[in-house]
Amino acid sequence: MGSAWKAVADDNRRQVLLILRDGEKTPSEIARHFSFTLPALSTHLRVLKDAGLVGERKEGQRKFYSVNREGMSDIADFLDEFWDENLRKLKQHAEAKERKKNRK
Amino acid sequence: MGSAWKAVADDNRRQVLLILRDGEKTPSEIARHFSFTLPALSTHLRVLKDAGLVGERKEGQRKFYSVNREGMSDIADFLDEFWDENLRKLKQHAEAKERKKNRK
DNA sequence: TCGATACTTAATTAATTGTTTAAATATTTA
DNA sequence: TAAATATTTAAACAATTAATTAAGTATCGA
Repeated sequence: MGSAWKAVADDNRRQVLLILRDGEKTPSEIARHFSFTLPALSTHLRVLKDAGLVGERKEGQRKFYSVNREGMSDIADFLDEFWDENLRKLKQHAEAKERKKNRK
Repeated sequence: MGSAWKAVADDNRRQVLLILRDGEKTPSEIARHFSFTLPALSTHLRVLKDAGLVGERKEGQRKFYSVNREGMSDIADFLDEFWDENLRKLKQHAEAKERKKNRK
């Protein structure tokens, strides 16, 4: 599993995610939005999938890719650390509680 | 100006931001948390600054770095694109359910 | 002024990344 | 079965990146 951070660091990959936002699409459909080749897109999709940011579904010879929003949770969590001190404390408290529970 | 996305793609640089979260610190203070050298940290700080993610303040021979939360707005905005969409889909789902109920 | 301290810049190197073209795999259709 | 379509994998290459050691700049204190 690759990191979501590295996956979204690339401009083209973020663009892919935005394109998929409205619904699943095949590689060739996605590739129309870009100037690079299909194999290049294929590797981008692989990176996004390894990062858990997209899912795939095969239907015959075509493959449909879709956004996996849960894959963005690491990024969202990081931002939350800076969003609000109170939120951060609440979260720490919840996590401490969780650890306590798991220790039982 | 470098991109905030590339700046935060690096594990060490994200760690630097977390270290600075509680208040400004000098390079040597920050460097204590890492195993790499001070020059390496210096270049990380430069990348973070070029991305607008940290600010610096010079005081004598020391330099104080601090988090610049506004620098994270690009990243937050991107995530919002998917958050809103999620809300929309939830709403659509609820509406579909409602229609189903009314059909009975 | 001299030496220590704090930090940055430069030169070098190894590793990673994004791209291309060509070949491979899988599925559909004639 | 053969040709066409959709996608991925492989090989090669240029560009970028993160690290190290060594040298440079600026400030402080004896």
